[in-house]
Amino acid sequence: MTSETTSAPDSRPIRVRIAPSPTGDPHVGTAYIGLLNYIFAKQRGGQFVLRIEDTDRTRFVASSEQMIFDALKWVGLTWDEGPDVGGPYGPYRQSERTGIYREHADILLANNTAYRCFCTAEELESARERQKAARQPPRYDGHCRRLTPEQVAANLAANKPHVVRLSVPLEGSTTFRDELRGDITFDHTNVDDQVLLKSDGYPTYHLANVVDDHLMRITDVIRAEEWISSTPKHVLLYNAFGWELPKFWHMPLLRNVDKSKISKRKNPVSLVYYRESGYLPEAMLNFLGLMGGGMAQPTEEEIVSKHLNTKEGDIFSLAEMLEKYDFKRISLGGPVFDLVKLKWLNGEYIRKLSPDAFFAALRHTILSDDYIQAIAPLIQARIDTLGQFGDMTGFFFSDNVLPPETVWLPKKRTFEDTVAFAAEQLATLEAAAWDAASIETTLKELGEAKQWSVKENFMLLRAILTGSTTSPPLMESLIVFGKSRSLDRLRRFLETQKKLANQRK
RNA sequence: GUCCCCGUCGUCCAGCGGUUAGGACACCGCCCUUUCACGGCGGUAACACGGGUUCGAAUCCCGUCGGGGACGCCA
Repeated sequence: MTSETTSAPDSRPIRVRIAPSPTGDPHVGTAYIGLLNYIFAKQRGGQFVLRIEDTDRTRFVASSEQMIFDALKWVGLTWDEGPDVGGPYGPYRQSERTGIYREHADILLANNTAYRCFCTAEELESARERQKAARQPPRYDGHCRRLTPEQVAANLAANKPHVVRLSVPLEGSTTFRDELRGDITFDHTNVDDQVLLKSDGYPTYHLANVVDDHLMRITDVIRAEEWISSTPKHVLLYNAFGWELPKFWHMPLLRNVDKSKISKRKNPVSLVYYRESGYLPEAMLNFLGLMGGGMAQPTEEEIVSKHLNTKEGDIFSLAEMLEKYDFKRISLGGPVFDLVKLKWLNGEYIRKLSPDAFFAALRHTILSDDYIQAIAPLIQARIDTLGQFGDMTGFFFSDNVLPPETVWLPKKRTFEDTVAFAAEQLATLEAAAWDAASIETTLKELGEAKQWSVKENFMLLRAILTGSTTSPPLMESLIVFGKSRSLDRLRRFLETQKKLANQRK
């Protein structure tokens, strides 16, 4: 049995969506995929939908949704339908659609394309271990698929917690068309019986995304490449419901410098970081547009007729992207998110600003009243003339703060131990809520566990953050400076020390 | 490990069977300049490898190698 794709007829009005998950800071990848979806819709007179995929209640972060809205608006992307603006196919928050998913799971249960599974997390875990040990691909063994109706009824009567799994055909394969790559085939022996409905009653991405994309009349699914391997499950689901397939466009993944999938351990990924560090949204959007190569470079004739500088081919606005971006041009190699080039591009945008606009940009970010007002109380008692303001607050306004070893290395500690401890501080702070009490508590716990005195512990962090052993209060400084920039400073410190250590070898 | 995707300068892109393989960032040099930056000019630097197909391959096909992703009651 082989499933064939049938593409949506081109007569349907184009509708695309971006579906971020509110699990933390808004991600550059979200802006990247959002931009692409936005361009795709606008070029075709279509609609761009924002859907919040908040079905993982364990990773849910309450403040995240608003940050996602703000970040997308900051880069200049607006959506036609979404949780905040509504629309004809709402609600647009998946947590508000759980009834819909349950109904649809029932449809699959009824037509035998899904089954209930009563296996516990522990059982699954040990099965996975066994498979790994036997060098088998980790897959669900299909135990509950073979349950008799009587056994299922008994389990249900006993109120046993369970999930609903997709019943993937044992034989055959599924082929789907990727609009950028052509046909892709997966043998069903390589497609797992994916959980569709979790035991807490929430759907997994796979069910929710298929149901919502259909109900919301999405015609083109433009998402990251990491989804290719689960697309056969989605195709199977569309078929199980008897629904028409959308078109799939899998975009190459943004990469760290080492080519791995972009991640916060290796690269700043929070849009909040870029905003607070003084990147201009136009530059960010331009840079994301450069990734993947969908923009044609100007021809020689254009360069001559429009008197373009050769570098102008890399500089373009959202309006120009709308006009010229061509999805068929996208190159499939994963582009490295190169901060060096982003910085250059941002510089180009800064230089183009009128003096008034440049001043305004400063006053909206690094020199905003809010920022200075937050800093002022930290140093009021510590200066004697207003002219000394900058002496103690420079680190709040600097990008590169790299203290020498004489400043950050405690007398009784070795280089290696100290760098290792700073890495622990980073991990601890990453997980911390950003308020003084939380930061202080978690840091002290770390210090106790690792036998670092409070003084050594806090002084190290102070040195890394401020570049000095004399500074305004640490907790308050961290909070005013902001989580994303503080963590970035710590990461850059570690990176620099690692490089220096390697050079010495 | 299994499956899938990908493969042009260090990085981002151009190239679609015939080019001295082009541009941008970065780097280096020169010019401008009281400094730095900006700007201008120039330079170093790539078709992963091996087989085909072809009069001719960076371009088409196959294999190898390399990189990446997925393999969760995460998205």
